[in-house]
Amino acid sequence: MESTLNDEQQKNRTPQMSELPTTCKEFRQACENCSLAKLCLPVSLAPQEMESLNSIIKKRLILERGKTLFNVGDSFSKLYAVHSGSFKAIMPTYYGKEQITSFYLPGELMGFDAIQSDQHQVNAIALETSSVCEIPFNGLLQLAGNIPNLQRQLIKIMSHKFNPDSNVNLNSNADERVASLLLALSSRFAQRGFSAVQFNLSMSRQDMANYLGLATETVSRIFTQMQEEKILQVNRKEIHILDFRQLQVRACVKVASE
Amino acid sequence: MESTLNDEQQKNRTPQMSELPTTCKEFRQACENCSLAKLCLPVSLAPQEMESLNSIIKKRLILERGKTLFNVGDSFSKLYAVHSGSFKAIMPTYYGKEQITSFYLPGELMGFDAIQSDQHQVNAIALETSSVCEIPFNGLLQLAGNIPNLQRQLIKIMSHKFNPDSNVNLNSNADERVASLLLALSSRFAQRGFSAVQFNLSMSRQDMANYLGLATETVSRIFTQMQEEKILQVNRKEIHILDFRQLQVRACVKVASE
DNA sequence: CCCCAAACTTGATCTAAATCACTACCCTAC
DNA sequence: GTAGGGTAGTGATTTAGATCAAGTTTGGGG
Repeated sequence: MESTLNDEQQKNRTPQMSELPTTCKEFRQACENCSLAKLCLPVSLAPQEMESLNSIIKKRLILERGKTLFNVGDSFSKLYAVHSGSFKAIMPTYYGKEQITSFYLPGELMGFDAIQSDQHQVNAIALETSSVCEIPFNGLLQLAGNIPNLQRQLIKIMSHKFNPDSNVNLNSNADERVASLLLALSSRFAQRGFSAVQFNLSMSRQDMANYLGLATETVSRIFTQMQEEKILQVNRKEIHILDFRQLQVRACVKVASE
Repeated sequence: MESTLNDEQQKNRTPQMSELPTTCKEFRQACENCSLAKLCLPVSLAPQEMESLNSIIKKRLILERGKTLFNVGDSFSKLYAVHSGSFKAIMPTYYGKEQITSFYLPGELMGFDAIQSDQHQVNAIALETSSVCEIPFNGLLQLAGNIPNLQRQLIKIMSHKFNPDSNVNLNSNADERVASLLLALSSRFAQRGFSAVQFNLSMSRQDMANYLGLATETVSRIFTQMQEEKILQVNRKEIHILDFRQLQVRACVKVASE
């Protein structure tokens, strides 16, 4: 109901967007037209339900590489759905012992960390030029109370984090960790309609290493090692998985041979 | 030496467990009479809402030490609230490289891992004689749709897992990890009305080590080292935190001095 | 087009923690 | 009680991966 009005509001009120060549169309895109709808919150919503959801999702923000979407301590009121690009969530500590806790791809929701205390617990930083949809949390909850499918989907999305293999296994060694991360990314790219065996990493080696609890040099070495073993072909950010099965073996099972 | 608190602890813990031949009373205990209500799902529910929640929570199960509540692959239909005792969630892998992903104390909910796929992703094993309340998931969702406070509480509970410091920091070393675990347990005991500086661990050194991604010997050594430094007093499962501040320093900041 | 800084790779060395090996200390059951 | 298995503590040794120290590639800006 408030589609047009909203667009105008956006245009007038959000300064950071004006610097980018954003079209009205870009801001207008509704959930029902979004190719990510089947991954994101709108899963299995009826058209008019989709419309309700769409009505509370007002803004589309665009961030350049390195820009922060929110910081530790920022007060919480919205979740953010990645529309394009990617993000990292990073928990800073004294001494630079910061820890990257997640990477986010299109269709994934950020901000759950803040529900507990109403303050964000991590910094969310764009890994490349990216856009996000703002989802007011209170509105979402209210809507979820009326739309069982939406409630279920929200809870399902949150339950991802409870799946052991969406977290790094602390009892795995370096190559298992790298292999697991590559497989996890592969499957997430595949879900989004991209190739499962060939993709570009948006994060640096350092980001990967930090996420996995390794040194960047170690990640680098494992990449070259896996290249020598014809499991991967790596060219900077470009990953080509040559032997998927073997990568799976590396990721979890680590066959007896040796 | 440890006067009232320990007695309370005893009182709260042991009696319920010894009632192995479950009485009607035991099964009947309603949420409104449960001392854990303020931690568990019933937070901030009105009496009649509490009543509705109570009406779907049917069974109380009792498990002895080492018994499993559910296993990987078990089909999902219920969440479980720990009523007394404690549990570990463990993801088994080939080669015994299993990973303990969580410990659960009274008032905490288990089973979220299974929402995604309708199958449990971990084994839940009692660390001591323990009891749980079964909460049918579909019933809970339905109720949550009608009771905003319940919905909010469910989502708040799930959001715990997104808090970076409810997970082990991968870029921390052995003593930081042990210190963090002790502080986390301390705070959870305190929430439950027990002492924050003196408590009994229900898990073995091996469980702790596995959870933290360390060797049991390392955990053992760190305990003795922290004893020598007068930070802790450890007697098998019995922990006494002597220098809380110093333990916090160990856990996250690791001050320059030394 | 070249320069420079950042990102990445590679090799040499070091070290925190794993592993191995053994002793000590509970509990629980005869 | 005491026998015996499981759990914990401690020392000696090894090792995976960190750290240190160069190179090398790359891409963006002047």
